[in-house]
Amino acid sequence: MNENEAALICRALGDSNRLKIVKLLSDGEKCACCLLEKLDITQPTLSHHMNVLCECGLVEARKDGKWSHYTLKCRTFEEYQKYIASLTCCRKDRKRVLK
Amino acid sequence: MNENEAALICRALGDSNRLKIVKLLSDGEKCACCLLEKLDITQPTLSHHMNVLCECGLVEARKDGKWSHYTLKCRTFEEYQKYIASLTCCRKDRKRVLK
DNA sequence: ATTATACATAGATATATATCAATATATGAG
DNA sequence: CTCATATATTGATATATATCTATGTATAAT
Repeated sequence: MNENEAALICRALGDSNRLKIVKLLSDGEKCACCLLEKLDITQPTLSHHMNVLCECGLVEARKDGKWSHYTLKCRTFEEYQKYIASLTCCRKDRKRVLK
Repeated sequence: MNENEAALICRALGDSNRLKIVKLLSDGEKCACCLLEKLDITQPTLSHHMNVLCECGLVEARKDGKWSHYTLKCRTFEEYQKYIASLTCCRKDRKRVLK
């Protein structure tokens, strides 16, 4: 994952509603209506957020009749997690350990 | 770290210039002029980005005479990394393993 | 065919953001 | 004191974003 992809995903996660959605999806596929129930936004706003999450590659939509089901795309998500985890922090605190 | 704090940090990281800055800071303190050299933006724009990074608690500024030095705040940063790492992904791929 | 349901799209609005040029501030050097 | 340097602030602009209401579309039920 490169910087631009990571920034895109960060931006997508940079909204508390979308972060909630990702959390809700973390234990498996959910339909839009189920997500809507748990959020304090209108249906078109949810639709907008789902678009943002899909466009950055973090979420996948599956149509089944009237229903839209959404899942986290684990590969992308885990790549993102790795990217964030790979950023190191040269902490001053270490001096304590060396003392 | 709660959802709102995490979303704030995500938003701060949701810009490729700021992501680059965090990377540059990951191997220790840097002054603004040093950061400016490595980025293709003007000085006021850098100043703006540093404000965003400081306001979300990810970066700390230290004034030393004419110079401003910036460091990653490891505690915040690592809390954020933990938060992201804690988000799970119930991947369908696991079925393969179970077969 | 009609109606209800689930979702998407369009359009509007208010706010936030990224960026720059110009200017201000603060510090150190001479 | 004056000037150069490092950074911050101001003000402007263009673009993006989050949100809503209203409306459209597609599917399923009756």
